[in-house]
Amino acid sequence: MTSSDLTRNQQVVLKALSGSNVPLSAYDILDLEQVRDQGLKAPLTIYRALDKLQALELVHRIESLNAFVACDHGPHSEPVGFMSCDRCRKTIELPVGACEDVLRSSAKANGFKLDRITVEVSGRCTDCVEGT
Amino acid sequence: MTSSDLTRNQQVVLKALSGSNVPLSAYDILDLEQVRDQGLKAPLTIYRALDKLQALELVHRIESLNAFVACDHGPHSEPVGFMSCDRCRKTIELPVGACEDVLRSSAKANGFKLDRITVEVSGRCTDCVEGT
DNA sequence: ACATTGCCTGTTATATCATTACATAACCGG
DNA sequence: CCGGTTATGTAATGATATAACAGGCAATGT
Ligand SMILES: [Zn+2]
Ligand SMILES: [Zn+2]
Ligand SMILES: [Zn+2]
Ligand SMILES: [Zn+2]
Repeated sequence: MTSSDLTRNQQVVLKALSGSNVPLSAYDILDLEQVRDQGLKAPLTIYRALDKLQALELVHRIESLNAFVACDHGPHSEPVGFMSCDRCRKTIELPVGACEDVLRSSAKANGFKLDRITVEVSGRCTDCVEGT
Repeated sequence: MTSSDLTRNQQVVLKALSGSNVPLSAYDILDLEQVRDQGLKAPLTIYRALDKLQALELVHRIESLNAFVACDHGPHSEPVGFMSCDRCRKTIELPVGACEDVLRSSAKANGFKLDRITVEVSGRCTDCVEGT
């Protein structure tokens, strides 16, 4: 399945996220003119599109923000984390393969079999590093 | 400030979390008999106690679960992450100082100044590693 | 004593995030 | 055509979290 196989709703949602420089919640997406104009008007419509896009790794969910971003790095060979500026919300992907190794052995030492990892970092981007 | 300085509400909430072997949401806490019996009956009462307990590092929030756990390791010298079993919900703390180092330099390479890190891992505990 | 301050509390309402339930349509391989 | 799967529409509800405002209560300074 490639991105050209996306349904109309999925395309609309993906485009909304791609066009944003910050993570958007499902309701943020729903409120966009470009989305409303396409006839999407119920939360479930957005969430269903997001579910599919996440499964395709075209979109990531950021747990600590309850928000979503378009993937800007194509298929991932290693797990991905996120770094968000807590002033301007700018968010970038961080490869976290190195973390995964550490975590996997740490989990193993505690008798856990690791499945999924969530790594989310907040701080300040270059533009925002000074000031409020 | 020590834990003996906690207010009544804070003590009730902390005790509820300490007595659970799985993370609890604010509403889970609110629904507990032992909590209701103490007169706590509004979500805000629970959230306020949780805020304070988190500030004291007596309680941690797990972003990916929207839930809270009592800290079982006292004051932390390094950042802490969590490993949760996605079948039985058992959750343990994982020290993530090693991850922090990796993330800090990765963030720095991208012009970010790192502040707070969230590391949450899911998988299966020993008891649950086989089966559904 | 009195006012000031800070912190905790109670109550109500509201905001924000996400899913359930059920019906309908579209698509595809027998 | 039939039966299975996937996508969609619509409405209602559930789950998580905060806003706004009033009042209590102890510590502090004068
Ligand atoms: Zn990505
Ligand atoms: Zn910024
Ligand atoms: Zn802890
Ligand atoms: Zn388990």
